[in-house]
Amino acid sequence: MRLNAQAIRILKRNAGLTLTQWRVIALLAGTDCKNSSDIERQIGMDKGQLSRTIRGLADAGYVKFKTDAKDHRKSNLKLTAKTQKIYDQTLPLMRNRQRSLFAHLDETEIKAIYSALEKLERAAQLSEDEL
Amino acid sequence: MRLNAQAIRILKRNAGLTLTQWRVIALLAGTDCKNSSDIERQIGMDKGQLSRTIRGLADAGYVKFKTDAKDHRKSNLKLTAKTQKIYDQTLPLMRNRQRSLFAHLDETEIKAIYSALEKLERAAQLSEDEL
DNA sequence: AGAAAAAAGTTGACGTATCAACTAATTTAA
DNA sequence: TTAAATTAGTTGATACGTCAACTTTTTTCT
Repeated sequence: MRLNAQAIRILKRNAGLTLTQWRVIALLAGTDCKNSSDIERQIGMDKGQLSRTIRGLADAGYVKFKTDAKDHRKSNLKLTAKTQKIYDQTLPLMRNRQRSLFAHLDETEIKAIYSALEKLERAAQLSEDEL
Repeated sequence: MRLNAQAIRILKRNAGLTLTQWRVIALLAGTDCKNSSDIERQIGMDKGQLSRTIRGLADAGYVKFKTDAKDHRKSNLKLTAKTQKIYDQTLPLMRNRQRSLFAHLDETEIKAIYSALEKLERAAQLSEDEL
């Protein structure tokens, strides 16, 4: 979407990250998500794309893998120090952008959007199930 | 988006078309769009993707090219007979889906969505321009 | 008329979204 | 406890969205 254009630019210029990479990093930094499945559950991202994104981050030295000791299917992820730094520097920029976007909407509009989108999702789900 | 999942399925099953192909065909069938630029202006689709979509349609025998006699840069597009048929059969299915999706929303919600999305677009545009 | 600008399309590159098939490890349940 | 089902993650395929560089043809401007 065009709505993402500025976010993409901020990330590219200030952090050298793609939007997907940012989202993964933000979850690792800001929530208790530790591995791919946690992230998948948190934001419903496709696990295939997730796998590739994480590998990309690892190859570029943004995160480190460590196979879970108790469950050898899982690998726990950790941000490297440089990545934590990037995150700390970039988060405010992203928050500002978010704020300035939504600043133009009043409360009722925001609520209406969320509620309507939810309903649409549900309706889509329903008609999916009919197939 | 997940919202498109059903549309994609309908098109694939009933018409063997992708969503993009459908949109192009629908414009050629239902508006006075004649060439790539017309379509681009109508739905703001990227001209690169448009070019490839149209070539795909042509290769599969859905549309026919004819270089414009007055402007050799343009090529006018025409649906083949079979495509017109597919369109006529598929349009009602797509309309029904549209209706059943929006049936769950009341007028105010629909208006709120559109207005809010417009504002978001404008806000995004504004902050773009600041760069 | 001739140079410069703009418009129509094409092509390449990259990022994102979704689906499906697959391996390996773990959990469950007979 | 062993077979079956689940779960974690990987890999391949396809579609879609956006940006940029480029060619060819037409328009505009002087």
